[in-house]
Amino acid sequence: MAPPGKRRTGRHHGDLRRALEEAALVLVAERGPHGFTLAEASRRAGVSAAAPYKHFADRDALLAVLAERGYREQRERFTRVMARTDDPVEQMAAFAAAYVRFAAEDRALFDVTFSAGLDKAEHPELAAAGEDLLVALMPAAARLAPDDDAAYDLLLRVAAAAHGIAVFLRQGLFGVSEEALDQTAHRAARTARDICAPD
Amino acid sequence: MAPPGKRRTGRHHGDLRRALEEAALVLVAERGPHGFTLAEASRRAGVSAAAPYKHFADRDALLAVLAERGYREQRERFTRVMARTDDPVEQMAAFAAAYVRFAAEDRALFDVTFSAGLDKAEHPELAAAGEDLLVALMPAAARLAPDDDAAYDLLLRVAAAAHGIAVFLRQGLFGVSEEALDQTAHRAARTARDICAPD
DNA sequence: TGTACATCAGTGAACGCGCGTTCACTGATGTAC
DNA sequence: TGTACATCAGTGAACGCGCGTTCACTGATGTAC
Repeated sequence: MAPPGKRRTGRHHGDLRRALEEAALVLVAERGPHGFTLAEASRRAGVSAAAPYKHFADRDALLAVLAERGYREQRERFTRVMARTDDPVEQMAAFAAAYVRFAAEDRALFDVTFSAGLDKAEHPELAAAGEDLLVALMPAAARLAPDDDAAYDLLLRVAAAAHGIAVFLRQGLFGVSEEALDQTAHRAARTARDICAPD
Repeated sequence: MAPPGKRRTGRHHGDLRRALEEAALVLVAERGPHGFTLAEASRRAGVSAAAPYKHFADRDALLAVLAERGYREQRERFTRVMARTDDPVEQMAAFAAAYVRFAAEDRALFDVTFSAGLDKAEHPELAAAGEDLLVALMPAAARLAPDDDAAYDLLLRVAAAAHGIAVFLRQGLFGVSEEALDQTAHRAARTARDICAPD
């Protein structure tokens, strides 16, 4: 077997699997998850349309791999920024801001986690990655609520607020632009504080 | 010409235009805006695949008509519930709750306004309907803010929070279910109050 | 009331397209001797 | 170090599919006389 990601000798590609994932990511960024096709991804990877089937079961399998990466990347980003403070309110604010930044800076991964329309029952690894993300966020919310239900409610409302702003940003609605990304991220943080600490 | 929506004599349909719109709406509710096809809508309206072109320029034109209906329906609903109180904070809360209810009760119209991916530059009536909706919402926000910029920021944040919860509801995320619609609508209202009146 | 006529809503066949997926294949690769 | 061989990543042709859209058409309709 060729050393992963290095050789590209003659007939064999070298690391087609990764190349397809990257091409798919660019494609999703350009056209959204629904605009992604295996055929076009193959073309961009410089490979025949049948080649992907040596690495993925079908179209959805490739999409599912990207979505899983999306969840794992989110967890990493969010836990990182939340670790920078001990104040649980500020942790939630940091999460909300990072959420908006992620949507702007990693559009494809963001879109694929939310609009790919994958059946989670058919992609257990995907469901697991989503669950892991949720678990990573709960402690901060738990410190702000008397019980688990209230914590869940709090987290849901903060995540929803951040998600809404992220979607508006991505769709250019309300004149929310990526140029004013700092301002938009701050807006999300402000809403998070309003929700967590209504004085 | 046949009286609109009545006769269905022999060859002529009677009110195919409306019938196609309704079929399209059901289709969007079932499969989302991306899953909508003119061919399937024609089939459901009991008509050949070429028939729609007597009433709509192309596929997107039909989608745009639905999206416009979506914006107008939203404006009507939101202004109605907001008129029930004079307290601007409660008006914003009512808007947020109604937003969530709309997403649950009128799924197709909700989806089509946000995920159809229509170019607004190519559908001016659509852009106008969206603008009308925004204009209807501004006064309440204006009463809660010192200037126009702050009002816009407030409205944006409340709308985003409601949108996020609506999306979670529609996608079944965070265990947000349509069964607990009242509770979910209340959540949106609560967030709106947190944003508008952080005491 | 009856008849001739223009209109135009819906037909059905056809087009080109890009898609997902399969299949038998081939030839570069790494390995065993 | 050299040679024979099994493996398997990528090929290219082919399939069936459903789509959007066009076109010349037809026959029910409303209207003018």
